[in-house]
Amino acid sequence: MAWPATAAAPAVGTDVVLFTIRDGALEVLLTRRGADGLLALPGGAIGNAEDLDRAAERVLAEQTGVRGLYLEQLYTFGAPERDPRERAISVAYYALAPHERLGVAPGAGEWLRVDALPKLALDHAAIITRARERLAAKLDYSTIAFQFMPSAFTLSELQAVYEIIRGEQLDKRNFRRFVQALGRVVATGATRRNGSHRPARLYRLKYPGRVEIIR
Amino acid sequence: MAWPATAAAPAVGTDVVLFTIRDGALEVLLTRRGADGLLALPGGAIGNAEDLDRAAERVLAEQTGVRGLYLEQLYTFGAPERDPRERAISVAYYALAPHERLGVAPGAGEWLRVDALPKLALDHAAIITRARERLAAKLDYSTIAFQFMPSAFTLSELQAVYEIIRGEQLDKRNFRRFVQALGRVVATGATRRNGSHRPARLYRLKYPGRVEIIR
DNA sequence: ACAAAAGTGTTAGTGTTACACCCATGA
DNA sequence: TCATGGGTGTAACACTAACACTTTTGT
Repeated sequence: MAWPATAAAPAVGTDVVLFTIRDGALEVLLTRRGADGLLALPGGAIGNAEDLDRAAERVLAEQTGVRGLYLEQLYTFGAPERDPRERAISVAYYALAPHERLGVAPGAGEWLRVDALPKLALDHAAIITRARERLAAKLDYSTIAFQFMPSAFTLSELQAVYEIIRGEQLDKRNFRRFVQALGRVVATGATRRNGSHRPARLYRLKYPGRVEIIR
Repeated sequence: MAWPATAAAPAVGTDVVLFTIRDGALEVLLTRRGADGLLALPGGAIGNAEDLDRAAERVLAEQTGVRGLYLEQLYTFGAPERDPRERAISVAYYALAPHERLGVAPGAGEWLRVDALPKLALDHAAIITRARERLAAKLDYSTIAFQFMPSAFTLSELQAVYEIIRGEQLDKRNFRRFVQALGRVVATGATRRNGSHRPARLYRLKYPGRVEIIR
């Protein structure tokens, strides 16, 4: 629009909430930086001729080495006092990754359970809260949860993902009927022996990387 | 965060998609400005110490004189080439207003039907499309449509709002059952004579201004 | 009396929920 | 043989969708 230029333009950056599921809990990637020593979301400035989505993907790649994850714009945070040092506007994104895709220690990153976070930098706790809400809402009307799954997985593992995000137990038979009705997973034919009990059938996504709106 | 400062910070502004319903159609407010003479969304720069929500509300008030409308952040548009003149990032909002609240001609503003728009400035057509999608989606799981209603309205008028946004006819009896079940409208007791037929009962919102998530 | 929109119930079908036992394996 | 998680069907219930006629008014 060519808005009338302001004296001092605010700094514009992006912060990314990267979720994964590990050991039966939803975890988020945080980095330690800044003088205050608080944990913060991976983030960075938006390049001069850089698309917002691309900036978020780059920030993510720089801190995790992972590309091609499901990545979605979440919300733009711009309260004047959110960063005491300067006027900073953050276009926040959130991303989902199967735990297996996160290579060895991404260096500065630490995974923490979202339900036991310490004090975080700035308004990053609020950003994570909003991302969780969005994620939980999307479970109901999209296939977003499949983005947490590795290349082969059992239906019990998939069910666990739903249970962890929704925070409630689900009925096994009803859940399996639901998944079959979606028609987005196919049996690989292989099974996995996991302990002293019957082995589980393995499945894979019919359309990996695709998130569809359902119902 | 304190992202490393970039040489030239992008201009940050807000554009607002203001919807109303009039004459059986969804309309959007556009303003004529800029050298190219194209219609554009009401928009403006974000003040130096101004909250994003407040900036959107101010922009809206400046161009329509209306305050206190339902206003929600939509999406942030920042493709590097979206404005050929400069790097401009727009934090877009959308707002809903009953037609009655839009006083006399807001000056520079023009109301146009969303399904017959001319060529618009920049990516404003895409912004409007996204706002329509969000609005349509929210019909299903919130009481957002009530924000289009004047202080007293008939159930047929409310039904028309749903039909216009969804683009399909609804069954009168099922719709009324749906509204009664929500329990968010109350009969005023008054009726309105509108033509050579039976007068309609008038209703008002139980919680005006409140948008709730349903189901 | 007629035209026009307001107002009102019932039924079939579909989807959702609740629920319990056998299976295959390792120790 | 026992412990463990994997795998399977059915019945009640709730919700959704389809459908037609009477009422009240103005002309």
